[in-house]
Amino acid sequence: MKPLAKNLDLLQLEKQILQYWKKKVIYNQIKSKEKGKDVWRFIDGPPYTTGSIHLGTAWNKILKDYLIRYKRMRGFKVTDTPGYDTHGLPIEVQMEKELGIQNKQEIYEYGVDKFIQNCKEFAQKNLKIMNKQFKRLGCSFWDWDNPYITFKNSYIEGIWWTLKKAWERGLLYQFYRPLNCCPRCATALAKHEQEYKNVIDTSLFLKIKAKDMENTYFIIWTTTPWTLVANTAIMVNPMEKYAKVYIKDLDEYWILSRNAVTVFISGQLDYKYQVGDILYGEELEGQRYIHPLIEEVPYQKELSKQSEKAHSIILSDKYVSAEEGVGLVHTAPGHGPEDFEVGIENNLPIFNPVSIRGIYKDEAGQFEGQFVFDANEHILKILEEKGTLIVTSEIEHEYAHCWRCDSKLVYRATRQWFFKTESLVPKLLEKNEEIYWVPDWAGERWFKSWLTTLKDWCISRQRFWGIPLSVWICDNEDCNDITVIGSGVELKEIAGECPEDLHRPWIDAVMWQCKNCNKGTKRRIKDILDVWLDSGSVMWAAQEVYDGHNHYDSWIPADFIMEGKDQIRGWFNSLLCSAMVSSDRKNYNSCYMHGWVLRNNEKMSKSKGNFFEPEDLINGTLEDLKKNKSYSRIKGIETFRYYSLGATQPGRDLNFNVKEYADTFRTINTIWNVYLYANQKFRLSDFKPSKHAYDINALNKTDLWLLSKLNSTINTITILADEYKLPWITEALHDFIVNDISRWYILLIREKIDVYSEDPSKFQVMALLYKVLFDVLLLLAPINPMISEHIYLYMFKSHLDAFNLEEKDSIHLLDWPDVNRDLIAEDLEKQMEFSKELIEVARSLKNQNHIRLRWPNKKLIIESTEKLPELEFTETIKQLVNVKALEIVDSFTPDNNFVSIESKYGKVFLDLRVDDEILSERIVNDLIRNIQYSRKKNQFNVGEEISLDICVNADFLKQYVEQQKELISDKVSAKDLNIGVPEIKENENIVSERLNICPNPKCCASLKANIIKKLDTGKDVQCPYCSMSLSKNNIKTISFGFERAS
RNA sequence: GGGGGCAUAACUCAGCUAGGUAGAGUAUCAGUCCGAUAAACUGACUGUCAGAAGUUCGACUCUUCUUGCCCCUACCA
Repeated sequence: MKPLAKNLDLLQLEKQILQYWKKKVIYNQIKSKEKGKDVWRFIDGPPYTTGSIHLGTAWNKILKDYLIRYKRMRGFKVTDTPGYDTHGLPIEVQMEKELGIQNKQEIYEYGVDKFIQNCKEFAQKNLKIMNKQFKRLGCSFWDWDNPYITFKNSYIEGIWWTLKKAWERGLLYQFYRPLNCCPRCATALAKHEQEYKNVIDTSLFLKIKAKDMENTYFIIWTTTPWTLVANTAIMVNPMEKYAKVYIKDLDEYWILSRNAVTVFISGQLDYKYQVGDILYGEELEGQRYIHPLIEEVPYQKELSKQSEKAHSIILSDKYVSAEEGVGLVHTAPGHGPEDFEVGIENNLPIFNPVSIRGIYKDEAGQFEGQFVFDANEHILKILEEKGTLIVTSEIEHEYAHCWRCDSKLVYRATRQWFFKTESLVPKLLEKNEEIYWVPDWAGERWFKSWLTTLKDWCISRQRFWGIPLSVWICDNEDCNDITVIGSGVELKEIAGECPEDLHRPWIDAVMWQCKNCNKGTKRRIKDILDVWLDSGSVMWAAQEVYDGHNHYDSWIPADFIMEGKDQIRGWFNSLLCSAMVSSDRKNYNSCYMHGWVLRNNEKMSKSKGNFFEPEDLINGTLEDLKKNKSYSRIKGIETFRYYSLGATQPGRDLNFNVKEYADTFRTINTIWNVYLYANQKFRLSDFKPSKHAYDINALNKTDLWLLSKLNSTINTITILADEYKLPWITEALHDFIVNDISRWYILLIREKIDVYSEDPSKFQVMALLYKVLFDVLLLLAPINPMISEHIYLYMFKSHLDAFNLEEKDSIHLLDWPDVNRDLIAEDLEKQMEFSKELIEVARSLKNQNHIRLRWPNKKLIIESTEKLPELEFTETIKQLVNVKALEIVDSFTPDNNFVSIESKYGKVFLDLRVDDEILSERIVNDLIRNIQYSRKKNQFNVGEEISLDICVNADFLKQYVEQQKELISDKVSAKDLNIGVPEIKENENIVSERLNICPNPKCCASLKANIIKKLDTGKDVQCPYCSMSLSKNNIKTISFGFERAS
């Protein structure tokens, strides 16, 4: 058994272990061990290849790593392929920045092929960096050399398979409808790619002139003046009441909802008015109005020819409420989903004069070429000049922004491809019920609520770096036949060719003569796919790396996935939708949702300056760590691993707090201390694990208690891990190691396993402790794989025969400990709890009466009540309270010799009487303690022999010391011991000290330095233990001096 | 607008599913113990369990409402 280092240096330890794992190729050994075992199918949600991981990503991988290691120890073959998400806007935007490109057109000019190549290289470069970062977290035994990567051809084909399946099942379609588009990125975005932020906009009230009513105006309100260009109707609610109001100040009539009259006209505008006719909305239907921008947008005249309902009042009880605004709603079917819906119902033209870049097209008349948000002000001015504008005000509201570039989004009608997910909602909800969620409310509330409001999933994007839609359409307008391709092989069969790289622009070049009409050419639509479909299809698209084949049809659902709460609308959503759309079944059975990592309850972000990376923890460069001297020692990742596993409940955010983090290090240090302590004792006594076994039948109750606790703990943690209740695992482990082993069991067996101990059960106890520490180390292994490996290598590796196990190079090649239910004795555990409480009470009693714990007392008496259980651990109680006898009596009447304290179980009495034996032990224990302290202070090794002289200036003291001569020699390893020397010699080799003793022969307490100091000042001083008056002259002394024995 | 989460000691958080005298760690103070390191232990201290109402013999726990912080969602015309 090799000696453990006294000081725990995690940084160095971690480096060594990572090196060791590499050198011994432990990962390969794990893979061989796993062969043929049952599979636990874990699927890694792919992080995006942005180039560096933040603390949240680290946390995510660490939690996953715990379960991977745990499941392996439980005998499973674990799918450990990590993944990377590589496509999509984030990288495109990054590339554009690097290349100094401003917009989409410039990408064409730069060359799409080169652009794609750049994106790919960028992703690959980042992937390597991230691989390294993840491995440094101790997540070593994943298949880092073969991650699934979404830009690979086999992966792309997997997505094509999804498209084809959805097409065959009638769940893929194209449609023209308003969608939020990012003007900068020039693409449509799906629901999950929009982020709502507060913005301040100008809202305006307009009066729109009625065509067939004299001097009458319709009042509308809007926050988006730019959509007025495409206005084709005004909606009213047929069931609500509207008023025709005479405005005296202007001498004209306004029509608005009756509710709004007072608030708006007199409240906001302060006009005098008179309410005229009250009519229901339906009575207004068909009333025509003059479009407010009819001169500026001549195309509007065309529209009114196209549809008789254009520029008239239409009805909607669904989307118009008289409670809000003025009860009349400006309607632009090309710029809003509701407007669109009502527009279609009323056969209105869907007018969209805005390009995908947010710029007005020629149909917008004099606004052509203007960016819509810039046009707002222009339009406002025109309306003002025309006298159409009534009033403007600022309004703060939430508005959708691009998830990547933060641009304000533009609602515009566009032709896109969709999955019919809305129609699947009932089925999706049904499947969700079958998923085991941790926490349960992630599924029962959050995901359910998300699914309930699901719309059709827009999967097409007008960009470059992504998976091309495998949709080819015949360019003959009479035919327009559509072919959806499901694989590279199929493409080759049909088109006769298949590019080596399936990305744009190469795929765009593939075309063939249409076999439907034999006239046109089948050309691919230029779109690429929503990047969320990439990861959503991982179950089959990554089969090549997971299972070594590409039979997409036979995909296997994941047993377990785990991601952050943002994936409710992200991956959890895209996974389930992809699976249901393509295969009508669900693709994950259990799902753990964790929160985000916060710093002081705020989201970590670079702009806020509260951002840090895992490396800052590893290297100890985090400001808060450097600032505090005692924290500066905390380095490495193991503390964070332990901390982050238990720091918060499932689904909740992890609020990183330096103090808590440092406390965790204390726990780890205590764990280390336990092993260090055992390691020292084992080595000093030459304990041989394979030679010294314990006999279960010879164990005493304390030992059996420990075994019971051990098995209870294994049982608890096993259940927690199996149910993915991760945060409670460290709590259970901490309780056992710190409370039960470190603070209690070791305290109880200290004497037995000390070097000088001749206790017959010494090695038996050591063997038991060794076994318990081994099992505990196994429980710790998935949490702190590096610390536990280190301890394993130093203390256990060469001695596994003691447990009938073969020697293995790594603790991570061993199995999870079994629970031995026969050893769980609940009554024993309860008894120990009770004894602990009793000991605490009795110790507190001694404390109150100034009796040092190392001073024995004659007797402890417990006055029994009904609540008092039968005492099992009487010896333990006597030992830890340091009393010679323990009595339980039905009733007791104390005299002056007793002090008492109330406890839960009855009154406790302590006998204060002293005799020679008690006094002798009192003095000698104090003496020994002082000699030991001096030895330690002067760097004497444990067991190193000394020559000891003791000089006493009172006969009664000398006698007491003499009585315990042997004990003294034993405890302090004195080869020669002379008691009663006339004086202590002085030279540089001799260590000497003096104890000052209370002169009261019934007290004999050794007095602390501060008492003597007080005496020197001439004050009246009393012995704090017996209250006798002290003076410089009456103090007795015991002096000792020792040197290394020759 | 809709939905959800959180609110417990000076700090960080358990406890709430199944209602029965409020817990842990840290911090502070006092002390103890120790050949386990910057180790360990004990005691003391601090709580209107955010507020209000209800159900109940009894509410931190269940119900409703209010307040504050946070998150998700939505077309706010």
